[in-house]
Amino acid sequence: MNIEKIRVRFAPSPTGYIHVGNARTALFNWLFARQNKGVFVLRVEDTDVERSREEYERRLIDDLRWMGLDWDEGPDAGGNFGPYRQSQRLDIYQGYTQKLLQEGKAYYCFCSTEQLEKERETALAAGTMPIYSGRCRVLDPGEAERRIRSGEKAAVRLKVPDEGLISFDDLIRGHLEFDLKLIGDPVLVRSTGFPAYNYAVVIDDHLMKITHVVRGEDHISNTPRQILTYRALSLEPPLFAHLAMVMGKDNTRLSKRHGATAVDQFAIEGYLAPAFFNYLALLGWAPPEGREVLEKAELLELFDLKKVSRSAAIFDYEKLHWINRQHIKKLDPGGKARRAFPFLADAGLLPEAMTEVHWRWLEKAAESLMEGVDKFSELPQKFSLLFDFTPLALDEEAKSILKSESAPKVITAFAQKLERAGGLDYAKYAAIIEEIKKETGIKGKALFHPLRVALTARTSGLELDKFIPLVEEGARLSFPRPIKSCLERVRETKKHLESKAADI
RNA sequence: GCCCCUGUCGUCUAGCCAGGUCUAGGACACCGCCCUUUCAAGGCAGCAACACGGGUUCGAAUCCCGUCGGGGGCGCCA
Repeated sequence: MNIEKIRVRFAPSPTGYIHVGNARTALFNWLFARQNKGVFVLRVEDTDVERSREEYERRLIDDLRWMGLDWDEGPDAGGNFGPYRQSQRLDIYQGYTQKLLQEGKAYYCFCSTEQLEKERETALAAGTMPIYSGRCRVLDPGEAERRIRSGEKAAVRLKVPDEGLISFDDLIRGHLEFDLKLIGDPVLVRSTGFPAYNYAVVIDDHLMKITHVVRGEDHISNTPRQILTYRALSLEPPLFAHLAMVMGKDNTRLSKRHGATAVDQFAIEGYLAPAFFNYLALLGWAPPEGREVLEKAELLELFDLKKVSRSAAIFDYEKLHWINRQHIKKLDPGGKARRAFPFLADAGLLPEAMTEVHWRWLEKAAESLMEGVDKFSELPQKFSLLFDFTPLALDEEAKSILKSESAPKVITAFAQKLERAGGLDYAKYAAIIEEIKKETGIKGKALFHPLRVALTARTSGLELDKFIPLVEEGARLSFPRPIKSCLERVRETKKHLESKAADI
């Protein structure tokens, strides 16, 4: 095959939301096209009128874009080989069908669905592969033509040789062979006049000058049928590469039960698109150097379609989370704040109208609080450290810290000094800590644990020297849910300690 | 049932094609230690796999055969 310019396509059917398996197929196609300076085509396979919906096509395009993919030709992008929706190409298929019929390479099939279904069941019961009997193949073409003209409905089937072997060389799997005895005459055109999948792909891939078909392994057994169709039309088939499936944790087909599987869910839950992209590339492929956290450009350089694994991969959220954390870490403070904002605003923690000061505060807060976050949907929970302060709802560990011997001394001393100091900043805080150490002789955990509980009402969270400025600055800003200053917090804790000393 | 694909740590994988350098490498997760006023992050170490059985060979994760497991297909779905 003489390939001048590599052209690949992603050809989803708009019958539902795009899931990770398809997304990975799209990604590999894109990577392969872009690294070879080729063309990436998006083709919508909407020949299943019952299930195809326009809404799904829009969502599909949105999801693909979110992932960071783009295409040179497609229903929205145009191109010289359109239209890119199969439902708009019906007349094109018809031309080819006529040709096949005239040349005697295809024939009308008048069998009813019930009839076929019965035959299939019989075959299955007999323990053989259900193959179309070829009953209508022997019909006189003139007679068939008359029946059609008189208004009878019929499908069109391809004549498949009864004997022989058909083979092709898969880019990933190598040489594959199939026995023609086990391939029945496939339906090319349904009695509704709509082309069947196996037929439309062949014509479209040819007309769109596709050089490499990269798709899921569920299409392996379709490939011989398609090659047969290419032959009947005297066309040269493209090269094929069949990708292994993506499975769920329990090694069954990925479904909702495994967590998010539709691509838009990953956006909603707050995964970074480049991280999602990165992780998907790692499903069935490994970078040669072993460094796995990679940007798009690096992936483009390193990816190798021929090195893609032949066995199915299990989608692992743990690893996705790790990849996502690594990508979050690479973001600058502004970037972190921008990404965090929608999640925090939706949770009612941030005002819709953010001032410049708000943004600067958010940048600082995000820098500290986004560490170790798997996905942004965890952010409201993380930020509640700043926004929620309820000394009434302490857990057991916090209570026991307050009950310790040093706690009342530390908190009382801290409260007194804080009252006198007014506000608090890092320098004042450090000075106060020093004074308390000197006056009480308490230091280390005995000093910091009670302070942490007094200020945050929790036993874990940020380092206090990061926490204090955030809270103090935050207290001066207006938020839908105001942030309490350190002074307010200590006062409340103290009051709580005194009033309910017995039962904390 | 029949056909096809596939089988290395729990998971993603390197190695397999061109058999020895593999006491099987890396990453996630897990466990431990260090760092640290907590958590996290970071650093260091550890646990952990050639599905099984036969061959071929001086030698097999690598080649051959079989078994078993997993997946896909067998549609007028795509």
